[in-house]
Amino acid sequence: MTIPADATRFVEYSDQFLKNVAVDNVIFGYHEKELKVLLQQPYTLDKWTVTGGYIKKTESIEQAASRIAFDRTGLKDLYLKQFGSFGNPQRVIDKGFTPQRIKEITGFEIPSTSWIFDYFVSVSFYTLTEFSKVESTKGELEADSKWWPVSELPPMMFDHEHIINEALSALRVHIAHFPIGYELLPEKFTLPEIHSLYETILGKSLDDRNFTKKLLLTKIVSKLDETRKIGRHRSPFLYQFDKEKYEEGLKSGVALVF
Amino acid sequence: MTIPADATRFVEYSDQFLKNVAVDNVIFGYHEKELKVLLQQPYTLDKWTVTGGYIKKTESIEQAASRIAFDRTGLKDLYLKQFGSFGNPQRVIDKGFTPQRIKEITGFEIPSTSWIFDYFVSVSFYTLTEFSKVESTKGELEADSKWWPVSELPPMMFDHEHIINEALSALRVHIAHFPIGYELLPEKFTLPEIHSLYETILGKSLDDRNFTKKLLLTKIVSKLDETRKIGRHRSPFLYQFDKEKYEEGLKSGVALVF
DNA sequence: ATTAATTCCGTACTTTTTACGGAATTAATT
DNA sequence: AATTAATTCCGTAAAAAGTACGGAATTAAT
Repeated sequence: MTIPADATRFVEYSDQFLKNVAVDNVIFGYHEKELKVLLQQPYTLDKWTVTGGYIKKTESIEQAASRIAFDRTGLKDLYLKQFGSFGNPQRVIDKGFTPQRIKEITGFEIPSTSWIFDYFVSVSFYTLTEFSKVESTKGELEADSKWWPVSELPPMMFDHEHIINEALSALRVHIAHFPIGYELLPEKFTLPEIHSLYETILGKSLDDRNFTKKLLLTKIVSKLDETRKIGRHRSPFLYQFDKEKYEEGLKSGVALVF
Repeated sequence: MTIPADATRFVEYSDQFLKNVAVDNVIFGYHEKELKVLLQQPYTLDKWTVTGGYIKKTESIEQAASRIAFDRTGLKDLYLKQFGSFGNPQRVIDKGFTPQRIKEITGFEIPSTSWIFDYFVSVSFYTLTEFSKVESTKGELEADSKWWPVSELPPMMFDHEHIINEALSALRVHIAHFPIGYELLPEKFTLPEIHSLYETILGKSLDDRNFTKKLLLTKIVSKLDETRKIGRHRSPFLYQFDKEKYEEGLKSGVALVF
């Protein structure tokens, strides 16, 4: 987040936060072959923002990212990956906050030399979750908070569209080297399901036979004896993640290049 | 940089800088099969730091990184790559700055609630240069500024050793996808020279025949008719970078995996 | 029994990666 | 002029990884 959506309240409590630096989380949600991103709309602006917040003086940037993600999703233990930081003087323009505007809205008088009118460096993280798990909750000073398809974003504040694109690039690089899916698929899932997951995230189609071959080679999933009856066609076998191999893959990496 | 080496002067001029966020540059230098890193030692501390500085309100973080690198190396147009940001409350401990200490040294009285005593988020970049090109200049309040072998670092402030290790990891990933060497080798160079460059940066030996094969496949270097007589053995042919292919590689990437 | 939708086994081919053998060149020395 | 030591670098063979498809098997509705 670049500009405090809740600037006036922020000024009251500002002592607990670092100045001129904040965290932005690009929260991706996957559900039934769709990739979405959770965005908020502040009252003060007709544009949308990624999920941001300030950093407490007593917490690390990773802890801040985690807390901020929890506040909007209700989820703990999200895997948050830092992918870049963004900062330039243009970020401060068109923010919807000027001393006059704040006085109009809240009655507070903030001197125009206050650091809240200087630009904020955004330290940015992304995460990926099953979006039906999320209880999206908006902040007090936000008009709305909702999921948007990554391919059809609304008008975004500042460079937030750029930040989302960078997050998606980083995610796509990431899944070539580390396993994903544990938080996104049911405990038992079919090959077509995990196949669609990879296709959706990568934004391209993958040969089903070669996909299966490479996936099974990593040993991170194992085949069960059960099948799932889902229509007038062959019933797909169920698979599940091999927790041990999966954890090892998260640590040491697993090549899974498509 | 996490803690202002020149805190008192900083307080005077602080209005031009962002608060609680700063840039650190890990400046790698290559010369004759050695990889070094440029470090500074503040007077106030017996530990060493990577090359850091503050961000002006009027400049982007990339511009800040560039300016800070220029101030210590005299080099413009360095390729500075952002590889991560670091921030946690531990960064503020053992920094060598307390209100008492500053008063002792400078006579200034700074309230202990000032933001300069809160932690700084470090937005970190690395760069790589031929180190004989660098005119290392120390800042006014630094005791010393010099090159250290990456494998034999002195005691470092905070997490700066960690930052250097992360920079080196990022550099090693980077050179698998983008060409390097243009700023590090003479205009005309031999295969063994560029071979050593890659071995040094990657910290492992590479089969010379396979190295050559892959390198030539990318077409970023081209063979000249000249050789260089350098001893009682076969004279190696000279090569030079194909500027066009090299530039294209910088933009679009060139796989060069060892 | 037929049909449509889907799953998934298997194979052939191409490209990339890895591992080495050994010949060629240079200049000092014998 | 032959020998020697140091180094450069050409080339090949085998293994591994990646790519492209054909077509058979299964399910349930008709």
